[in-house]
Amino acid sequence: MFRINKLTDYAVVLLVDMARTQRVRAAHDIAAETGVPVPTVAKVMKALVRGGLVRSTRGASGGYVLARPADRIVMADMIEALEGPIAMTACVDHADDGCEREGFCPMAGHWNRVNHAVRRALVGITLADVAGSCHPPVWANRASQGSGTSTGPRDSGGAVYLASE
Amino acid sequence: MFRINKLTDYAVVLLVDMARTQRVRAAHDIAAETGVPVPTVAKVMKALVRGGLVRSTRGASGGYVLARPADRIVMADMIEALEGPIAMTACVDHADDGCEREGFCPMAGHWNRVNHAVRRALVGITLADVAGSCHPPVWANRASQGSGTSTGPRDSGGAVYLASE
DNA sequence: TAGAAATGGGACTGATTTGGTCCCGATTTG
DNA sequence: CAAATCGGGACCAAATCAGTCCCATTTCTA
Repeated sequence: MFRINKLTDYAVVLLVDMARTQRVRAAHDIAAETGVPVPTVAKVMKALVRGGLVRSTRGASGGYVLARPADRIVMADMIEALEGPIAMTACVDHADDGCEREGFCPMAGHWNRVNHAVRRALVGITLADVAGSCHPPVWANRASQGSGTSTGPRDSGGAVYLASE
Repeated sequence: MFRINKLTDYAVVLLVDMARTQRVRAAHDIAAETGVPVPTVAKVMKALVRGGLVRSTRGASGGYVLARPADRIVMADMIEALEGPIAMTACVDHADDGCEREGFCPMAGHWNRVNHAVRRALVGITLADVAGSCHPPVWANRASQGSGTSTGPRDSGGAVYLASE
């Protein structure tokens, strides 16, 4: 564990793509360019819109654009959009109203410390960082051939671009 | 996601307990004191031994002890013992020999940056920190009531101390 | 030496989560 | 009005996780 979801992985890839071509593009277009299956792109985009990272336009000639400049979108945003708040244990999810075992839970307060440290790290890297330092989209052609579900051994269950298989 | 496993959660609870009473204790003993089911304690302990955090003694009057002082066991150790290397995407697992897509992977290098930052945060908190700043084992009595030996109130969902769905 | 008490290493199963696809209503363009 | 597009779920298969159990091995003790 301690891995991000495959969908989150896709999200990053998609966002990088959008950061390059700054204009409204339909889901199927982005899908074609990145090699991610269309339905999956749609699913990821929904989450990104809900998370406020991407703006959508409906209707014919609609599509998606980044909601703000790439240097103002950070890793934490992307992960939170897809996976909810960054919280390493369940009890932190509703930390505000206080876990009922608070009084005697030996970990009280410590997970939060960890969470915040992790989050801080994740806020330090922007989409611009990721998209910028990078080769032209060579990977587009390569991707279109195999978007399959590589079901390998435990640690190879990765996404299209990042994992091996 | 971005959560640690329940088993890792247990591991921390168990380690805290061991940090308090620094002596060899059998799994069933630790189980009784923490309220974690015996088989689960056994499973977690196996991982902790493999990870080098805990030393085991076999045979009659055997059991487990911390392998080193509590202030030299850090969060990262605990998590890695239970969940393998801290790597947010699959490709980082074998990052050393280089992902074959390295040349064109848009994320090349960036996940590692994230991983290292996260790991750094996790190295900053020791077991002593967690075990020290904490109430006496009040939770022991609470635990002993509901947890016979192997069949406790398991349906309550979540780890005994930390979670709660 | 024999027996009891522990750990070690898996196998196994049910429950949960994740990944991926699809459908249909709402919205906009032309 | 028709075509194109997003929005929100429903749905299912596959993978993973949690929890239990079994048996071999090791060691202490009587």
